[in-house]
Amino acid sequence: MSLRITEVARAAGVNKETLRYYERRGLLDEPERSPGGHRLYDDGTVQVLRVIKAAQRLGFTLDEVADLLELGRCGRTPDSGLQARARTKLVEVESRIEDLQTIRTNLLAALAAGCDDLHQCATTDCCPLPFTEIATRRTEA
Amino acid sequence: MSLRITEVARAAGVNKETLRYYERRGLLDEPERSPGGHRLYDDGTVQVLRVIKAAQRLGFTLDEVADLLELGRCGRTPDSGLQARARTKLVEVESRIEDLQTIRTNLLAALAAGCDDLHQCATTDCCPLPFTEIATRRTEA
DNA sequence: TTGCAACCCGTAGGCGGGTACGGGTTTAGC
DNA sequence: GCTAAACCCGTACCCGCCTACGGGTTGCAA
Repeated sequence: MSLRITEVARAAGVNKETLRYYERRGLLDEPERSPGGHRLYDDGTVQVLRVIKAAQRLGFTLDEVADLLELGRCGRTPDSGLQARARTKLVEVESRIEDLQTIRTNLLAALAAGCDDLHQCATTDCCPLPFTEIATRRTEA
Repeated sequence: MSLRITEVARAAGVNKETLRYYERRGLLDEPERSPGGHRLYDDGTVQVLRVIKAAQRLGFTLDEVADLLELGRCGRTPDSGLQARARTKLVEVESRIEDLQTIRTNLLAALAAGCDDLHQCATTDCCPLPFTEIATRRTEA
């Protein structure tokens, strides 16, 4: 029972180009081919795609997901590293949350103070936005 | 009293290429030039750069910042739109925070359950990760 | 057997925000 | 006047994640 690329893509809710792309990136094994060269997937592929998407939603990059899949595939040691990676990722995510919460606080302050012109806010002292501190931290928001 | 590009860049804590880049993007006015064509900035530029960086830290994109600066520059109406834009941005930021908090919750669940293999988690029912739901939401994390 | 959808592949483009390169000029200090 | 540092400009590259294009093949059903 083999599925064609469009069927798998539709079943997993992604673009078919994405499948080709994941294959290039090493996230999907190279599938069987028809005599004419068309890709023939088994239906486990849909599940793999779901796992990839789930891992992405957990904040992992495609490279990290590729790594994770690789580990699950061959390693099979009692600790595949997912736990450790999840812990690391958790720290990253929490730091991003904090970052955004700072932003949120500042936006709220700007709203509360009725700031209406960035120039003015930056040059007068009455504005609650901490311009200098804000400017010196990295952005990455 | 005119400053050269490297001085301004250093004073504002950015790369000098960034100044040229912001000029191209319309965030900085074209500065005076020396007879030989070198850029000569007045020291207000440093402040403008700080404002830009601050606005970025508030979550605005460079296009939005350009817009905001434009408004402050010419408009001069009582309401430049910063308030409204800040409100919109606040909503965006809060939604991103929620998103990240969902991710965080799921990571914590994965840690608590001791998940160690994405494949297994996805195919058995014991894993607390909501794979199907996760997969269907947009990623953008 | 014909005809059209589906597929192939390599490559290019697009987002956002820069950074880097490199050959050629200008400036500043001695 | 000379030299070294700073500057010019255009262009290409980087990250991450796709999406699109386009010319050429294959698959399948009528």
